[in-house]
Amino acid sequence: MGVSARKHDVFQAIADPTRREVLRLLAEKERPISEISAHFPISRTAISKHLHILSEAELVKGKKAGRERIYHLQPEPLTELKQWLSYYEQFWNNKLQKLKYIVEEENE
Amino acid sequence: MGVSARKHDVFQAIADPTRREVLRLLAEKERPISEISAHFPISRTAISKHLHILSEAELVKGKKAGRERIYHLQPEPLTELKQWLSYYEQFWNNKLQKLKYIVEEENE
DNA sequence: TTGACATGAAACCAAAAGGTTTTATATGAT
DNA sequence: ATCATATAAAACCTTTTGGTTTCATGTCAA
Repeated sequence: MGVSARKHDVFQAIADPTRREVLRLLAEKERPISEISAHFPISRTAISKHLHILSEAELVKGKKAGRERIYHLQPEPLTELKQWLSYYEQFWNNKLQKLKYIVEEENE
Repeated sequence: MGVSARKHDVFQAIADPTRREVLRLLAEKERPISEISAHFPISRTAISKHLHILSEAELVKGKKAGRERIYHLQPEPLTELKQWLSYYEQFWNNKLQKLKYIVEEENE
Protein backbone atom coordinates (compact mmCIF):
# COMPACT_ATOMS: atom_id res chain seq x y z
CA MET A 1 0.00 0.00 0.00
CA GLY A 2 2.88 2.36 -0.68
CA VAL A 3 3.18 5.14 -3.15
CA SER A 4 2.64 2.77 -6.06
CA ALA A 5 -0.89 1.96 -4.86
CA ARG A 6 -2.19 5.37 -5.94
CA LYS A 7 -4.75 5.21 -8.69
CA HIS A 8 -3.08 7.98 -10.67
CA ASP A 9 0.66 8.24 -10.74
CA VAL A 10 2.85 11.09 -11.87
CA PHE A 11 3.39 9.65 -15.34
CA GLN A 12 -0.33 9.52 -16.01
CA ALA A 13 -0.97 12.85 -14.37
CA ILE A 14 1.37 14.77 -16.64
CA ALA A 15 0.31 12.93 -19.78
CA ASP A 16 -2.56 15.34 -20.40
CA PRO A 17 -1.67 18.79 -21.83
CA THR A 18 -4.45 20.50 -19.91
CA ARG A 19 -3.07 19.16 -16.64
CA ARG A 20 0.43 20.29 -17.58
CA GLU A 21 -0.94 23.76 -18.20
CA VAL A 22 -2.69 23.67 -14.82
CA LEU A 23 0.62 22.81 -13.18
CA ARG A 24 2.23 25.71 -14.99
CA LEU A 25 -0.43 28.09 -13.69
CA LEU A 26 -0.02 26.80 -10.15
CA ALA A 27 3.74 27.12 -10.45
CA GLU A 28 3.22 30.87 -10.83
CA LYS A 29 1.02 31.13 -7.78
CA GLU A 30 -1.71 29.33 -5.87
CA ARG A 31 -5.20 29.84 -7.26
CA PRO A 32 -8.83 28.91 -6.64
CA ILE A 33 -10.55 26.56 -9.09
CA SER A 34 -12.56 29.25 -10.83
CA GLU A 35 -9.45 31.28 -11.55
CA ILE A 36 -7.74 28.23 -12.99
CA SER A 37 -10.67 27.26 -15.17
CA ALA A 38 -10.91 30.81 -16.52
CA HIS A 39 -7.73 30.00 -18.49
CA PHE A 40 -9.33 27.13 -20.39
CA PRO A 41 -12.11 26.71 -22.94
CA ILE A 42 -13.59 23.77 -21.03
CA SER A 43 -15.98 23.72 -18.08
CA ARG A 44 -15.11 24.36 -14.44
CA THR A 45 -16.26 20.83 -13.67
CA ALA A 46 -13.77 19.36 -16.13
CA ILE A 47 -10.96 21.38 -14.56
CA SER A 48 -12.09 20.21 -11.16
CA LYS A 49 -11.69 16.62 -12.31
CA HIS A 50 -8.21 17.34 -13.60
CA LEU A 51 -7.37 18.81 -10.21
CA HIS A 52 -8.59 15.64 -8.53
CA ILE A 53 -6.27 13.59 -10.71
CA LEU A 54 -3.37 15.91 -9.96
CA SER A 55 -4.26 15.62 -6.27
CA GLU A 56 -4.17 11.85 -6.38
CA ALA A 57 -0.71 12.08 -7.86
CA GLU A 58 0.07 14.54 -5.05
CA LEU A 59 1.24 17.13 -7.54
CA VAL A 60 -1.20 19.71 -6.15
CA LYS A 61 -3.05 20.21 -2.91
CA GLY A 62 -6.21 22.23 -2.23
CA LYS A 63 -6.87 24.13 0.97
CA LYS A 64 -10.39 25.26 1.68
CA ALA A 65 -10.63 28.98 2.33
CA GLY A 66 -14.16 30.27 2.84
CA ARG A 67 -16.22 29.18 -0.09
CA GLU A 68 -13.17 28.75 -2.28
CA ARG A 69 -10.65 25.98 -2.55
CA ILE A 70 -7.18 27.25 -3.20
CA TYR A 71 -4.86 24.88 -5.01
CA HIS A 72 -1.10 25.02 -4.84
CA LEU A 73 1.70 23.10 -6.52
CA GLN A 74 3.45 20.23 -4.76
CA PRO A 75 6.40 19.44 -7.02
CA GLU A 76 7.93 16.65 -4.92
CA PRO A 77 6.47 13.72 -6.90
CA LEU A 78 8.31 15.02 -9.96
CA THR A 79 11.49 13.64 -8.43
CA GLU A 80 10.18 10.20 -9.34
CA LEU A 81 10.06 11.33 -12.94
CA LYS A 82 13.53 12.80 -12.68
CA GLN A 83 14.90 9.55 -11.34
CA TRP A 84 13.24 7.61 -14.11
CA LEU A 85 14.74 9.97 -16.66
CA SER A 86 18.23 9.86 -15.18
CA TYR A 87 18.50 6.21 -16.15
CA TYR A 88 18.15 7.14 -19.82
CA GLU A 89 20.54 10.07 -19.80
CA GLN A 90 23.52 7.75 -20.22
CA PHE A 91 22.15 6.86 -23.65
CA TRP A 92 21.78 10.28 -25.10
CA ASN A 93 25.09 11.35 -23.61
CA ASN A 94 26.72 8.49 -25.49
CA LYS A 95 25.06 9.61 -28.71
CA LEU A 96 26.35 13.13 -28.30
CA GLN A 97 29.87 11.83 -27.74
CA LYS A 98 29.70 9.79 -30.90
CA LEU A 99 28.47 12.76 -32.83
CA LYS A 100 31.28 14.93 -31.51
CA TYR A 101 33.81 12.27 -32.41
CA ILE A 102 32.58 12.13 -36.00
CA VAL A 103 32.73 15.90 -36.36
CA GLU A 104 36.28 15.99 -35.03
CA GLU A 105 37.34 13.33 -37.55
CA GLU A 106 35.92 15.31 -40.43
CA ASN A 107 37.78 18.46 -39.43
CA GLU A 108 41.21 16.82 -39.65
CA MET B 1 2.98 20.45 -38.85
CA GLY B 2 5.97 20.34 -36.55
CA VAL B 3 6.81 17.95 -33.78
CA SER B 4 3.66 18.89 -31.92
CA ALA B 5 1.50 17.51 -34.74
CA ARG B 6 2.35 13.93 -33.76
CA LYS B 7 -0.61 11.98 -32.54
CA HIS B 8 1.31 10.56 -29.61
CA ASP B 9 3.85 12.64 -27.80
CA VAL B 10 6.49 11.63 -25.29
CA PHE B 11 4.32 12.44 -22.31
CA GLN B 12 1.58 10.13 -23.47
CA ALA B 13 4.01 7.45 -24.60
CA ILE B 14 5.61 7.03 -21.20
CA ALA B 15 2.34 7.23 -19.30
CA ASP B 16 1.74 3.50 -19.69
CA PRO B 17 3.75 1.16 -17.42
CA THR B 18 3.97 -1.52 -20.11
CA ARG B 19 5.53 0.95 -22.52
CA ARG B 20 8.00 2.06 -19.86
CA GLU B 21 8.99 -1.55 -19.36
CA VAL B 22 9.41 -1.96 -23.12
CA LEU B 23 11.73 1.03 -23.13
CA ARG B 24 13.71 -0.51 -20.31
CA LEU B 25 14.10 -3.75 -22.27
CA LEU B 26 15.23 -1.88 -25.37
CA ALA B 27 17.66 0.13 -23.29
CA GLU B 28 19.48 -3.11 -22.54
CA LYS B 29 19.67 -4.11 -26.20
CA GLU B 30 17.73 -4.08 -29.42
CA ARG B 31 15.19 -6.86 -29.77
CA PRO B 32 12.61 -8.28 -32.19
CA ILE B 33 8.94 -7.98 -31.29
CA SER B 34 8.50 -11.60 -30.27
CA GLU B 35 11.38 -11.38 -27.83
CA ILE B 36 9.91 -8.24 -26.29
CA SER B 37 6.43 -9.69 -25.97
CA ALA B 38 7.84 -12.79 -24.29
CA HIS B 39 8.43 -10.59 -21.24
CA PHE B 40 4.76 -9.71 -20.85
CA PRO B 41 1.57 -11.57 -20.02
CA ILE B 42 -0.31 -9.90 -22.89
CA SER B 43 -0.45 -10.81 -26.57
CA ARG B 44 2.21 -10.07 -29.15
CA THR B 45 -0.34 -7.95 -31.01
CA ALA B 46 -0.84 -5.76 -27.96
CA ILE B 47 2.91 -5.26 -27.63
CA SER B 48 3.05 -4.44 -31.32
CA LYS B 49 0.54 -1.65 -30.76
CA HIS B 50 2.58 -0.29 -27.88
CA LEU B 51 5.61 -0.29 -30.15
CA HIS B 52 3.65 1.69 -32.73
CA ILE B 53 2.83 4.29 -30.11
CA LEU B 54 6.45 4.45 -28.99
CA SER B 55 7.42 4.78 -32.66
CA GLU B 56 5.08 7.71 -33.17
CA ALA B 57 6.73 9.40 -30.22
CA GLU B 58 10.06 8.50 -31.87
CA LEU B 59 11.25 6.79 -28.73
CA VAL B 60 11.94 3.57 -30.62
CA LYS B 61 12.61 2.62 -34.20
CA GLY B 62 12.17 -0.72 -35.91
CA LYS B 63 14.42 -2.02 -38.69
CA LYS B 64 13.23 -4.90 -40.77
CA ALA B 65 15.72 -7.77 -40.81
CA GLY B 66 14.58 -10.82 -42.67
CA ARG B 67 11.22 -11.80 -41.33
CA GLU B 68 11.82 -10.02 -38.05
CA ARG B 69 11.55 -6.39 -37.12
CA ILE B 70 14.24 -5.36 -34.68
CA TYR B 71 13.38 -2.44 -32.45
CA HIS B 72 15.93 -0.20 -30.79
CA LEU B 73 15.72 2.67 -28.35
CA GLN B 74 15.85 6.26 -29.55
CA PRO B 75 16.18 8.28 -26.35
CA GLU B 76 16.40 11.73 -27.92
CA PRO B 77 12.74 12.73 -27.39
CA LEU B 78 13.28 12.32 -23.68
CA THR B 79 15.15 15.61 -23.76
CA GLU B 80 11.77 17.27 -24.19
CA LEU B 81 10.70 15.69 -20.93
CA LYS B 82 13.93 16.75 -19.26
CA GLN B 83 13.40 20.32 -20.37
CA TRP B 84 9.86 20.30 -19.10
CA LEU B 85 11.09 18.94 -15.77
CA SER B 86 13.90 21.46 -15.45
CA TYR B 87 11.36 24.25 -15.14
CA TYR B 88 9.99 22.67 -11.97
CA GLU B 89 13.32 21.91 -10.36
CA GLN B 90 13.56 25.45 -9.06
CA PHE B 91 10.56 24.73 -6.86
CA TRP B 92 11.77 21.62 -5.15
CA ASN B 93 15.23 23.11 -4.78
CA ASN B 94 13.60 26.01 -2.93
CA LYS B 95 11.76 23.58 -0.72
CA LEU B 96 14.99 21.79 0.14
CA GLN B 97 16.66 25.08 0.97
CA LYS B 98 13.82 26.04 3.26
CA LEU B 99 14.01 22.67 4.94
CA LYS B 100 17.75 23.03 5.44
CA TYR B 101 17.26 26.51 6.87
CA ILE B 102 14.73 25.24 9.42
CA VAL B 103 17.01 22.42 10.49
CA GLU B 104 19.90 24.86 10.93
CA GLU B 105 17.73 27.12 13.06
CA GLU B 106 16.76 24.26 15.30
CA ASN B 107 20.36 23.28 15.83
CA GLU B 108 21.35 26.68 17.23
C1' DT C 1 -33.14 34.99 5.46
C1' DT C 2 -32.49 35.42 0.88
C1' DG C 3 -29.79 35.45 -2.92
C1' DA C 4 -25.46 35.07 -5.41
C1' DC C 5 -21.23 32.64 -5.64
C1' DA C 6 -17.88 28.65 -5.47
C1' DT C 7 -17.55 24.20 -5.33
C1' DG C 8 -18.97 19.17 -5.06
C1' DA C 9 -21.22 15.25 -6.81
C1' DA C 10 -23.87 12.47 -9.86
C1' DA C 11 -25.58 10.95 -14.24
C1' DC C 12 -24.61 10.69 -18.67
C1' DC C 13 -21.99 10.53 -23.25
C1' DA C 14 -18.52 9.97 -27.11
C1' DA C 15 -14.07 8.87 -28.17
C1' DA C 16 -9.74 6.82 -27.06
C1' DA C 17 -7.02 3.24 -24.87
C1' DG C 18 -5.74 -1.30 -24.19
C1' DG C 19 -6.75 -5.56 -25.07
C1' DT C 20 -8.40 -9.86 -27.91
C1' DT C 21 -9.14 -12.94 -32.00
C1' DT C 22 -8.94 -13.69 -36.81
C1' DT C 23 -7.02 -13.24 -41.29
C1' DA C 24 -3.31 -12.01 -44.48
C1' DT C 25 1.43 -11.48 -46.06
C1' DA C 26 6.36 -12.00 -46.34
C1' DT C 27 10.42 -14.76 -45.41
C1' DG C 28 13.36 -18.71 -44.14
C1' DA C 29 14.08 -23.63 -44.10
C1' DT C 30 13.31 -28.22 -45.92
C1' DA D 1 6.71 -26.22 -53.59
C1' DT D 2 5.50 -26.45 -48.92
C1' DC D 3 5.37 -25.38 -44.29
C1' DA D 4 6.56 -22.97 -40.13
C1' DT D 5 7.79 -18.42 -38.39
C1' DA D 6 7.37 -13.37 -37.61
C1' DT D 7 4.88 -9.76 -38.27
C1' DA D 8 0.99 -6.77 -40.07
C1' DA D 9 -3.65 -5.47 -40.37
C1' DA D 10 -8.45 -5.52 -39.43
C1' DA D 11 -12.52 -6.27 -36.75
C1' DC D 12 -14.22 -6.32 -32.50
C1' DC D 13 -14.88 -5.65 -27.31
C1' DT D 14 -14.61 -3.44 -22.62
C1' DT D 15 -12.93 0.01 -19.67
C1' DT D 16 -11.09 4.48 -19.03
C1' DT D 17 -10.76 9.23 -20.16
C1' DG D 18 -12.21 13.72 -20.83
C1' DG D 19 -15.91 16.10 -21.38
C1' DT D 20 -20.92 17.69 -20.57
C1' DT D 21 -25.28 18.93 -17.94
C1' DT D 22 -27.93 18.95 -13.87
C1' DC D 23 -28.65 19.20 -9.08
C1' DA D 24 -27.03 19.77 -4.22
C1' DT D 25 -24.38 22.06 -0.59
C1' DG D 26 -21.85 25.45 1.93
C1' DT D 27 -20.62 30.31 2.54
C1' DC D 28 -20.56 35.34 2.03
C1' DA D 29 -23.18 39.65 1.65
C1' DA D 30 -27.10 42.42 1.86
